[in-house]
Amino acid sequence: MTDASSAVTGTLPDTGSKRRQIRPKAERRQQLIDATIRCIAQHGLSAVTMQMVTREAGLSVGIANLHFESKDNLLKETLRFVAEEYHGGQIEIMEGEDIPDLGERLDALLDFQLGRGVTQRQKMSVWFAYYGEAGARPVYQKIVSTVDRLAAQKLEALFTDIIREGDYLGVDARELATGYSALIDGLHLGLLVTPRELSKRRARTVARDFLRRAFPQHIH
Amino acid sequence: MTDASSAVTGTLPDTGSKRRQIRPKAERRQQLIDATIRCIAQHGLSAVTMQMVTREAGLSVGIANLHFESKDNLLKETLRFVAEEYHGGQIEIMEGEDIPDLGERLDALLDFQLGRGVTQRQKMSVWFAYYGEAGARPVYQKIVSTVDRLAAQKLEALFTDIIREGDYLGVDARELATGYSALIDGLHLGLLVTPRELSKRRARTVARDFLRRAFPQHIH
DNA sequence: ACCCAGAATGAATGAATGTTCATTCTTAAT
DNA sequence: ATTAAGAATGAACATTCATTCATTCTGGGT
Repeated sequence: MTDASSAVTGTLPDTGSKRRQIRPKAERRQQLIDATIRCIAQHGLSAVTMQMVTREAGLSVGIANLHFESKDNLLKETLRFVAEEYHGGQIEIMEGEDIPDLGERLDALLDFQLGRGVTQRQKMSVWFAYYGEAGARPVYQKIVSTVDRLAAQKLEALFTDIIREGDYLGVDARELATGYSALIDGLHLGLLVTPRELSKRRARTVARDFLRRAFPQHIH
Repeated sequence: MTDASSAVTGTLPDTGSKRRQIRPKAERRQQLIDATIRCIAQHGLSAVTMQMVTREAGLSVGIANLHFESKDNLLKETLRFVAEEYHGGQIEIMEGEDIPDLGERLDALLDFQLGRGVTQRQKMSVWFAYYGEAGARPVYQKIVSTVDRLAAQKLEALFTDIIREGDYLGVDARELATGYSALIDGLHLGLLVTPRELSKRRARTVARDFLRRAFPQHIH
């Protein structure tokens, strides 16, 4: 409800107004990416059209090819945005010096990965829509691989610290990180495809128990 | 190289022959489904066309709408086939009285889920292509949910038996089954999207270690 | 040898979609 | 007030694709 400007100027609110508005390039790009995310989540990647996206954004069809060269490019940039946002959030937590206790930091990470509201579900849809096409599209593979690798390294570093702090024996940080990442991905899939069978609450419990079995001193 | 018939009859071999062949409905359906799987794996679900599928099957375009009512239906039936094949294989192993030792039965399950050759990769592509669209298509959700639920029940039953046999304490079969299923799904994703980072060998090790931490007496 | 039910074909059709670009409009600078 | 740079528009175009159906062909039954 950010109708402050309209209240001041006395003009109609932006939403629904037919008036043509000129805005900087970066803002329009983000507007179109956001609209693309909503469209993919609601209709599926294969059903998304340019008309659909631009209407959702409240803009004309020509604008998409003005700011992005093509539909392919818009989809690519949308994936890049979602990937960087998701992995960026994780990395920030894992590096976070603001949470000195390693166990609490793990908890925060889990909260980020399996918490949040409806928005998170939209992002999840987008995420897996691209995964589905990744097998046939090297471009998508590369985008995901790049951000994925960095997050995996940070997770491994965090696990290494925890293993050292807890003197855990016979635990390989790298392997455990691979397992934990895969578990989270799999739980996301479950939440997306079979929400009836798997509640968000249970997904969290499952992930916590995985960590508890590995790091009993750090997770209670 | 089954050129026996052509050698006898003296006609051209079936492959590449322009001669029109009449075959029973069930055979043509399977032929089209197989072609659809190959097309999805190679080009991605969103790029698949009817022309592509029928050419891959070596048939004309009209035939697809003769045996399946529409493209939508062909895709739906293809998903059903892949889902039933994958889950059917798992269930057969889990019920398998031919492997009396429960630990060995777990090993066989893991072998089925993460083993196999190139074919398995094709199926994986198809599997996740549909997952990607499932968020927006209730039909796909229902098909997957149905077979998924049955497999989940069998896995839970197997885990329950193992827990009883090993007197494992503080382990919940249902929760562990959810975790194991999610882990396998996540590893499949990793194999598909970042094959450079995750080898099949390592995926296996990760899954085995998950089971070993839960059932140390059964997995060595 | 003949016949016909129905399997198979593929050119034709119409609907949908990505992309272009001539034109209109906005804004900030002068 | 005037102007120019470039942001925004949407009708028009070319292409692609799913679906149809009139026609051809096949093989088992008689």
